[in-house]
Amino acid sequence: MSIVRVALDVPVPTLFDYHCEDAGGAQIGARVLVPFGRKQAVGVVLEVSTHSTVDRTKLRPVTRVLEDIEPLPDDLIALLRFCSEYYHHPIGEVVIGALPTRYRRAGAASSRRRPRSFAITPAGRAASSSSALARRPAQRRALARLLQQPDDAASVPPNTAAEQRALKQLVVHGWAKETATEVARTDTSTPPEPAPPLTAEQLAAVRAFCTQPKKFRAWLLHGITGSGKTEVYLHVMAPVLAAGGQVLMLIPEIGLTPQLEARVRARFGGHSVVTLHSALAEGERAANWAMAQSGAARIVLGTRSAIFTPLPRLALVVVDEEHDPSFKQIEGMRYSARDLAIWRARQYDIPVILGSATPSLETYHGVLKGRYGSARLTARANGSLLPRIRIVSTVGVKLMEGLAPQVLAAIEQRRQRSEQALVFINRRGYAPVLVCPACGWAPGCHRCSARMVLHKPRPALSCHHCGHDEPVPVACADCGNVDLRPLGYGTQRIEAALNAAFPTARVLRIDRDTTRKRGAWTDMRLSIDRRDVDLLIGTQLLAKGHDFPGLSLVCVLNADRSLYSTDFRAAEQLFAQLMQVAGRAGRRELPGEVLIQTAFPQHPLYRAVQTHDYDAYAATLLAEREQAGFPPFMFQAVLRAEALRIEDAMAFLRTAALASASFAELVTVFDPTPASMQRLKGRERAQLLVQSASRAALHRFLDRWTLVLRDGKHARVRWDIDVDPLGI
DNA sequence: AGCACGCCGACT
DNA sequence: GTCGGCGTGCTC
Repeated sequence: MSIVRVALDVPVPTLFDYHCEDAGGAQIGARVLVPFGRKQAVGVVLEVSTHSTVDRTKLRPVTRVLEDIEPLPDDLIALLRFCSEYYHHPIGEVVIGALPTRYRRAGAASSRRRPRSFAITPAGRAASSSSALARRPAQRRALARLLQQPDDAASVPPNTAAEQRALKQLVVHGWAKETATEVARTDTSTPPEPAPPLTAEQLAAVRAFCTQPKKFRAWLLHGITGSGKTEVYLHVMAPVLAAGGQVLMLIPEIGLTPQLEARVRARFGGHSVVTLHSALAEGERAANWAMAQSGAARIVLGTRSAIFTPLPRLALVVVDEEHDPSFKQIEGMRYSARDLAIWRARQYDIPVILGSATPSLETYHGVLKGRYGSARLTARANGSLLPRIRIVSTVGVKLMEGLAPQVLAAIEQRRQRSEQALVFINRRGYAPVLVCPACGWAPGCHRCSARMVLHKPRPALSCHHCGHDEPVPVACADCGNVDLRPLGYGTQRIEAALNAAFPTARVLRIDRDTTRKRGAWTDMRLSIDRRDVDLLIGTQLLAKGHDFPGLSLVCVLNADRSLYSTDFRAAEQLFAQLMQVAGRAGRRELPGEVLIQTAFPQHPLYRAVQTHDYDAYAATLLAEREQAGFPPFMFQAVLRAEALRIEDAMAFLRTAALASASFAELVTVFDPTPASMQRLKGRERAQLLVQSASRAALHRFLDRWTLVLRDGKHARVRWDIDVDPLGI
């Protein structure tokens, strides 16, 4: 009798055994439907065996093998097993969590998708010149693409699920015909956009990365903002694609996908490019994922979770903006997509390129130690200069609604020259606090240890941590004073101030509140490009990777609060953010200028930003980290606990620390502390740091510890382990 | 996680 | 005398 061991979406560290007559169908990686408790659950077969240690009478049969997708490939399963061990997360949750949501359920009748290609028919050629598709833009575009092919027999694979839909409609009308895709074929039919000439530095980087395309090597592409890192990626991708390989490109945020996607498509039009991120509709995400798995998609462009895409012919991994904290998942399985990208590259024995203007200290340290290779881009690709950075002191200066006269003057100057300016303030809403001037009371969130943020124009208080909204109180809850005042500045308040100061300026605010609607951000980018906007106000959404040709001034407000943070990574992250946002200015012929408004003009971090000297500042930070015994010189894990009462969470952590004493070898177990955001969504949180100079010792410790912790009974406490934590 | 089983307080 | 609280244990 054939036994299969199945991963199921339950928080236990085990697989579940079933017997299975259809041994041929239930191979490793197959998705199956199985009885579990009193219902049916979707699982993935991870092992096939002839024996089971589970009591015979308990074994139940697999209900059926779900054949709408191919079994997960062995290498993906190996990655998921590694994740489960390394991040100490239950295997079932890891495996099921890696599937697109569509495939976590037993789909009713989702038909098996095969890679398809489409070619034009004579009727389609005739229809293309008529107005038949005037009101079907998607189909019109799809038809236009077929028309571009060199001959009528040439077929193209759809680039997107949407295009596939349009092409199928064309088939229904008889204007196109469907053919089987030959996956390995290189389609040169869409004339690719010519690659621009490279600078000497870019060329050197490309050469270095291409020397051994079939060997593992992690490379840092360390290039200043505007130095053309993307162009380097594209040049390294070209031969990989030509040889039939797939490329996985990870980017920090979906806000960046549309532009990058357009650029990649323009260059590699003949190859199918798919995106994978949370903004996609469930069906499209599943379809794109399936195209990656079948090999039909040659380039996968995605955010963090795309690291779990099955890619049978993966030949190159790129992690753009590798320093970005959003590559680290901060709930559930707390993985680092950047670290896993390196693991995956090693697994496939292929190169991985980590790109950044401000590499994480972990990566930079890896280069200094010789573990990673590196290539530098020290000049901007188009010859423009890095912006001049000026520190604007607010000491003894009278501010107008939070803005220094020097900042206002600089904006006015751009107004006169019809250049664009950007005001960067990493705080949305009108004011971060509403306060009673008489007694100091300020409304806080009932579920979180955070102040409520005042929003306008429809006045409301909003908690930025749990999303809770409530009306603005008419009077102080403590003393009854009706004169409550907004304190501090957010994007909305700065927007109002700039509208008042520059009544004729066209001001655009860009933050999560204004870009929530689908397509809003795309429209905004277009209007910025058209120069319909003079003044931009934005949060970090605006800091990353964008290219605004008309922008010559960036003003940074309110950066100070990260200067004296308790998080040892705050300086690294602020430095990176300032370098990134500064990099938005003067990327073309206009010389750029950056003003950083601060109450601490002498702070070494600002001095370092001013000189654009990443290496010097990184060296200082690394020396501090080594001195203080922090990463990358130490390896860390955090045991996080949450409960309705902080005492329960703390008691659990104290017990956990005590229980670990007997086997804590080469590791330091620190005292439990309440989390920096102690109360979140109505739950109290605390944590305990464990550190070791040896990664192996740390993991030996965590292995034993999780066994002990899972064994104990901890009523009312939820806990998990965060390996390589970012915020402690 | 979801669900059942099981043992102690307030209710028709 | 029952309804239901959530503590405990199990799911192949």
